[in-house]
Amino acid sequence: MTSLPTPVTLADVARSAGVSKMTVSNVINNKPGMSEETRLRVQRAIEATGYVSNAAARLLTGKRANMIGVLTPRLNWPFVTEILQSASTVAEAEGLNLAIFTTASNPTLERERAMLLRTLADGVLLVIPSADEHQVFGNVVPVVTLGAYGERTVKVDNFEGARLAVRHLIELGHTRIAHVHGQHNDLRDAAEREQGFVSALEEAGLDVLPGYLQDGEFSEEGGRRAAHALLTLPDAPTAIFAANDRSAIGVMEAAAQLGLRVPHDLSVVGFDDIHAAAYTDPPLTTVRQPLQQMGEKAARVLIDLMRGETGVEQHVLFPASLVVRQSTAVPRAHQEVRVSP
Amino acid sequence: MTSLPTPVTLADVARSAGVSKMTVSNVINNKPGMSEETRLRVQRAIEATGYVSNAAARLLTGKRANMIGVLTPRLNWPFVTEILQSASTVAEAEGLNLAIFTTASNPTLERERAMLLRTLADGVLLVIPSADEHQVFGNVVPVVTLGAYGERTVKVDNFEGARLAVRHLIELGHTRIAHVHGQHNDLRDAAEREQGFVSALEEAGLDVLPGYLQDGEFSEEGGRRAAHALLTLPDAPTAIFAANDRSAIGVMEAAAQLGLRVPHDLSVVGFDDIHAAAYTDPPLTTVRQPLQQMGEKAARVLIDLMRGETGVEQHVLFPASLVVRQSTAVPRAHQEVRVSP
DNA sequence: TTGTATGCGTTATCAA
DNA sequence: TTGATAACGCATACAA
Repeated sequence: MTSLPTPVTLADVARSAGVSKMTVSNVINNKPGMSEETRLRVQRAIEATGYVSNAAARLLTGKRANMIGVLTPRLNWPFVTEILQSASTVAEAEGLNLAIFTTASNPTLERERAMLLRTLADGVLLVIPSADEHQVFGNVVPVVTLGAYGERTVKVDNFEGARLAVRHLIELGHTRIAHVHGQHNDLRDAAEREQGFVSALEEAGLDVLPGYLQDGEFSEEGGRRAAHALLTLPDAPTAIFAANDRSAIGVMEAAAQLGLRVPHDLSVVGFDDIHAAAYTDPPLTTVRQPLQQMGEKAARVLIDLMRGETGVEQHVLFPASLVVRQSTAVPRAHQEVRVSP
Repeated sequence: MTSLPTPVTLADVARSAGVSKMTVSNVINNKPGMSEETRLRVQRAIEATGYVSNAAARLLTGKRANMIGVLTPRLNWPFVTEILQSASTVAEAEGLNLAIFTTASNPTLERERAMLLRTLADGVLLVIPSADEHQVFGNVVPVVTLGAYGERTVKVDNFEGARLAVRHLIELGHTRIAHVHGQHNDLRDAAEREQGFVSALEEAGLDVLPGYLQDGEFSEEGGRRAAHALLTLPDAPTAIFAANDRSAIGVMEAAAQLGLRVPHDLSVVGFDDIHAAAYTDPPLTTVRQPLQQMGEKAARVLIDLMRGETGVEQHVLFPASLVVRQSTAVPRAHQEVRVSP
């Protein structure tokens, strides 16, 4: 084991400089009122000893940690990383540390880490938390949620976003439209997108056909499975709206495996507009969430809260927008009708 | 501002339960030797008061924080997130918290955050650190680096990986092969891949033609610029090896803009095998880094170090492998020769 | 089985 | 302009 050398403390520096601990502390915190001479002597002693302040001790005296804590289920979801990257840029600009912890959507871990942040962080950002995760913080620490639950939330308009996607398909002439939804358990996003799907169909006088709702679990693998089930139906859909881009990619893979061409034989729409969506084959038509703006906004709201500002927005809803690429087209039947009227 | 209610401390719980602080502490830490009755009474008091232990205070007494600190330049690089996701899975399984901080490759931030981790973390994982970042930790805290610098490193064999890519192009018949490299400043990876490129050419008796080394900055935008410069050369290359997948994607975009078809008019090879590489058009031939394994291994080595195990590996080098997809083919001249021999 | 005294490294307070 | 003392919340060591 690398031997841990005795950490240098304030007392060590004080002894080395021949002053008291308080003088050293005051030099470090740029307190006014001391002779240039001692200030210099202390500074030299700090350098010489290689002193580093102990965060725990400072925290204990009630000093702020300048830290925003983040709880997120995972790290390798583009949704998460895009948002956190921009949030971290804002935090850095404000001189705040952003500390990110993963919870794996595991209630025990969530609780444990939340407890830690309660004492370590000055503010907390929750990314797609489970239903009650935010309650842990009571009002000990200001909290902003990127997702559905909580008193302060920043999210995209899932309902209207889904309607945008489905209306696009309807306008192209599709009537047999299926939905690959996300997990329902405690992710309200999945439910809201599904509701938007149903609403758009109803508005156009269309029905949700039997078996036309399949769980894609927000993943490629889930999307593949769901699409396989849909496309082998006796009355298969001509268009699929997937609840996110990852499951949409799975849908496209399944279609290819079954020998269907996108968009000729099947139109596919995703949700999120992750980076990869522009590079799929064909490029994916999708509903865009302004992830970067959402991350920035969440950080800004939280920082305002931390600074004790009043009248901070409670629920920020970002509009979704449709990005039409090449995975959607007029349904096949229509194409044939046009060729031979 | 949300009013901060007085935090509940051990003393509060003790008073509420009519016992001393130590009894409460002992109950919390599952110390043996106390009547079931008091244990129960204390537990009820804990629940009633909503007590949560203060991490800073515990840290100060020399207790471990059970925390692995991570310093990474950014979050939205696939390289980073894939590695950290698997590292965090390992950490969770071992009951350790993984706290991630971004440095934006900014020396000041790096230093500041490193100082924080020195007292907060039991071990540190550095992701592609700058040359001297690891020195901050001295041997106060065990450190493992994912990248080039440091006493304990986990990385991919950049040199052989690059040779793999270039040999593949040579075997296809290319002779005019260019390299879009990464930033050289303090990222040794970029230099190693470039050296591999040169080495493979030399081995085959080929030259690095004038202007055939362009900086792609490891980004799409940089890749686009570099490719534009290369492809408008009087003696343009028939194949480009890019130092990572993101710049390779930029190369393909530039090629498309110039009306060149990949791989018919230009072969492209990347490095990393990020998720998106499988979904580009055409799917990208690339050198694969086993990111998941690397993240796991780094976490494992660090945890061994933290536990004081002896004989822990110092430098782990993972072999790279070539993933041949559809962005590489026989060069055009060869194709024509074959058609009319 | 339970309680008391002490110390961790820092900062606030107040006295010198 | 500087320094002594107490306090933050917890855990270790030891006493009762």
